[in-house]
Amino acid sequence: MADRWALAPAEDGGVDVAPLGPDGLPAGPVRREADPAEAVRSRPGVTRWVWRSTAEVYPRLLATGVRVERCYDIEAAETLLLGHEGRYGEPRSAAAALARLRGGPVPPDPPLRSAEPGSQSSLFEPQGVRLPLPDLLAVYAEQQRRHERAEHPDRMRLLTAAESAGTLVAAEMNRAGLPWSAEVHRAVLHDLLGERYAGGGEPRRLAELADEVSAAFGRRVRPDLPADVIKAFAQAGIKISSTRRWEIESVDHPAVKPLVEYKKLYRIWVAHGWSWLQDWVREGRFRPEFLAGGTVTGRWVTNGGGGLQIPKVIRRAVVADPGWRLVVADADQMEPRVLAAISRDPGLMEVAGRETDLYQSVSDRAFSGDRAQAKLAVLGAVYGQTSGDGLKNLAALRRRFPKAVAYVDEAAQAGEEGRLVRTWLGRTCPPAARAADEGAEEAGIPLSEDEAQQWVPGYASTNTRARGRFARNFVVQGSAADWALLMLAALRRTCADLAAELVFFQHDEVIVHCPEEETETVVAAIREAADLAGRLTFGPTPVRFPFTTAVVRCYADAK
DNA sequence: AGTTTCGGCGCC
DNA sequence: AAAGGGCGCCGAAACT
Repeated sequence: MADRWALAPAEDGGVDVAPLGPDGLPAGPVRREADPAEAVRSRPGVTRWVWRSTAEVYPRLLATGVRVERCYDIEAAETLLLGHEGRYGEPRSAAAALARLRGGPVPPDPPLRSAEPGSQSSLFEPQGVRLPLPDLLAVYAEQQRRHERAEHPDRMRLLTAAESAGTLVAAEMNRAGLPWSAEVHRAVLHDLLGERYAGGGEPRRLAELADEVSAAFGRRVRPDLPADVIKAFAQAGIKISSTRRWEIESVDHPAVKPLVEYKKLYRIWVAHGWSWLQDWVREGRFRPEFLAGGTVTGRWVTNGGGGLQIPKVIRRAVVADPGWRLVVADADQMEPRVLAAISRDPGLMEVAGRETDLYQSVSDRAFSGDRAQAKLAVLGAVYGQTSGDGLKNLAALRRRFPKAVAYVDEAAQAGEEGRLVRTWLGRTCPPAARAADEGAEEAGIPLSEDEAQQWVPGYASTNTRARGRFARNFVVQGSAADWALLMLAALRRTCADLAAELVFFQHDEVIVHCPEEETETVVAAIREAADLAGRLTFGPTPVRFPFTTAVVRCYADAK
């Protein structure tokens, strides 16, 4: 049996399947099978399923208990390939890819549907246009050729495999859900916000704080309305340009303390309060609907429920099932370690070759032991800081780690000039030209960048620089995402042999829910997955990617 | 009345 | 002390 098969849902509810040869071309006839799950289950020797979209096929397989080892997601591949080829913005569906191949009119991508609170509908009503298996295979074969033409074909193939693995992990996480105690959540809310009043208005604590704010100003003020707050401060003789916390905190006025407290609690109430609980938690699970590759840098997003922005205080509600534990693993200083791996800066590689605190090591070498300064400098270099202490310290960083800083500087320069910028594996930053056009259009500025620079003061310095910062960050954040995908893929393989399930992933942090007796195995698996991902992603490198792991009953106890 | 943008802040 | 990269989400404000 060939180890690679293609699969496409048919209009009658069945599926077409076909074996593929080593060259990726069909190695046998297309067969129609009535039961999709059985079609997969009866072929345990298949190690990679080629299909249009994991989101189209996999949730239904998972619903019947069928998992697959690997897949190749044609539409994920199309997105990566188009980006790599500098063709951002062209439709990414398999149907569009086929049209480009055959020379027909290229259909636009269907609009993305957002998740309905409380329903799992979008998980089971896949988006996109179905394609017959032979057409799918034609697109697949062409994609194989396009991988060969990539800047680094081996890395590009790895990237597509990693992204495909990510789609599997995301689908499995969506099915598993994050264990969530509504009871604990309600207790936390009551503790922070006080009782709810009938009618759905502010809870007690918020009402009290609003009263305190009003009392401090001597008139009724709505603390949730920035315009009202700015006006109130102005009447008190204090000029502020926004109600951002850092700006408010710089002001000396009795309203500041209750106002800041109000804003903090208000945020919890509106974003993760009782109605959120009602909308998003069902049968002890929160299902944020993870979407792999949802951002241009390769980071994931969640669709609904703010799954990647769970406030620290609310993590108290994430509680393992009885007899089970949460293994919470957080990559240590991931971004500077990735910068070391991609820049090959000797000093930074040496520092990142240790598992000890990287910022401490950097500060010992370049900042006389001031860890906070070192961290600011490193993050400033990665984010493109333009002022403040981080900028001042950038010079010290540059002296000690010249290749590392040069690497992100070069990315920024390339971004400003509109050249393509890629992650280590080949994910490609959207070209600056389009961003510039859009920016110009938004600003009502016609015509070329040159003219804009010539005629509109400030235009060049804001937009060009912003693109530079974007590209600078892209190479680090995106390469980190490359690595994280391969780490997830490796960890998923170990979990497949256990009862353990991956239940959460947030850029550099992963949570595995598993029986108590599996925790040691899982902790070891995370370490091994991180090492393997480092070697696979970056090739031979001294850089290590340690994790801090915690075995807990409750997420909030992990830090 | 419905849709889009803005301000602010949560996470990394 | 000052305000940088990626996101999503909410209500209010600003529109059609």
